[in-house]
Amino acid sequence: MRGVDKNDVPSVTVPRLALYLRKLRELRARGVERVSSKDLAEMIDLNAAQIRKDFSYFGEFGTRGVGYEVPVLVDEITRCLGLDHTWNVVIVGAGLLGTALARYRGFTEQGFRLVGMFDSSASVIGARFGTGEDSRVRSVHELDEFCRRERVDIAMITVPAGEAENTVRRLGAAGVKAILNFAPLKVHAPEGVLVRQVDLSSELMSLSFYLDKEQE
Amino acid sequence: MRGVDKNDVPSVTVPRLALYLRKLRELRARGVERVSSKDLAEMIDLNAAQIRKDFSYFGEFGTRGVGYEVPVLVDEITRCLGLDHTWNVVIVGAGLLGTALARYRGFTEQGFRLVGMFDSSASVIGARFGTGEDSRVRSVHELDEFCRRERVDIAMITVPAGEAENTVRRLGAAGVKAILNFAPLKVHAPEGVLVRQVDLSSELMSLSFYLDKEQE
DNA sequence: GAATGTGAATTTATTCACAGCA
DNA sequence: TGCTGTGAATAAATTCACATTC
Repeated sequence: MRGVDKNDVPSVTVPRLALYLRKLRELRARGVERVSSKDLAEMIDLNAAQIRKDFSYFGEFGTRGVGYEVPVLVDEITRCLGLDHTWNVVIVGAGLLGTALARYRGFTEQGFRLVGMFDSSASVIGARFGTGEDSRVRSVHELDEFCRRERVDIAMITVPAGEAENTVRRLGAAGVKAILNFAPLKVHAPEGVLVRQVDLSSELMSLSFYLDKEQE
Repeated sequence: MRGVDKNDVPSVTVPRLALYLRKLRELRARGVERVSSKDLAEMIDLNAAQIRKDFSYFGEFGTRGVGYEVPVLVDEITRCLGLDHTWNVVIVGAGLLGTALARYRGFTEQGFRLVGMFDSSASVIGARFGTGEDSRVRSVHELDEFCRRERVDIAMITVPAGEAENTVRRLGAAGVKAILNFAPLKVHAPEGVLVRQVDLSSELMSLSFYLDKEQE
């Protein structure tokens, strides 16, 4: 990003940019040409100043008195998020969840290219996960070498909890720079590797807390 | 909760309680009897005062100079999160993701009981999703009546984006009080219904942002 | 002595409110 | 006039630091 120090961007702004982007793409698809921060704020149930401030960390994308051009904003946010180039992604763990992720659309659409899928179980190794001839589940034994050779950027891991820590370590050693962990435990992030936790049971527990609250 | 006003609990504390609970259960399973906030903080990479403050919204669970009894803490947090009773859960959308969620363990373990699964496609209606004889995918036509009759508390929806909004409305009208939405769009929450978004592509986009940052 | 529980200090995030520009 | 962009004000969350208790 031209002259933007990303360390100055609040961490809560980043997921919101993703939210804006999705809504803006929807608007663009519907042929909407312009939008004001107020309009957008109403659509996604947020404060308008919040939206303007979030944009302001990256530049001035709008026109005073007018608003924002939807296609311009889509492009700008796409760039802000680093989605203007392709990221190589692998999935480790070809169980039900891994397979569901592999089929997830809105995936290649956003510049994420699923280049490999790995499992330790002989019963799934060799199974197809995509359309190409090389879209077959590989043995985890190949994981390290593959990640290095194919310059894998991001890994999503859906392995059992007991294997998660070890998998993360191997991925880190193989040069993978970011990991999305679906295993239900917080793994230790190797030096220089960004690890994010996606945690279903944690989400359910939060719901439970607020449900409980209502019943008081 | 005896005398605790849950509105005084910061919203960020809730997901952390879930995090503590998981680690504490792990410690209990390993036979660890006591833990200090400092120990726990190191294990999950957090500030120790943060942990103590989080607990303090609910009561005094520890002993000064000593620390916390692991089993006591597990029970207390379980109660704080409303996990000391059972919640009835349905899944709407029996695709790959829905099926993966249905098989997810650590589900019944935490007091969530999957009582029904729904889909609109004739090709999956009637398919088994669990062990019981009534664990079969039902038609979405039965959704409203089922949720009312079975007093469903929570729904997880994994339907296509285009059907999400309508599904949420129906669930709300049928008395479902909390929804975990896996469809890739922010749905409008009906009055009195708690909706939480689980968004894979948003997580990936965040990773992309920080990856991009490193390359500067 | 050791570790909790908590006010006070600090940092971070949100919202207000308005100057500046089309 | 209308809406952006942004300092200033407010609110929320985190961390410090220490009095308190075992």
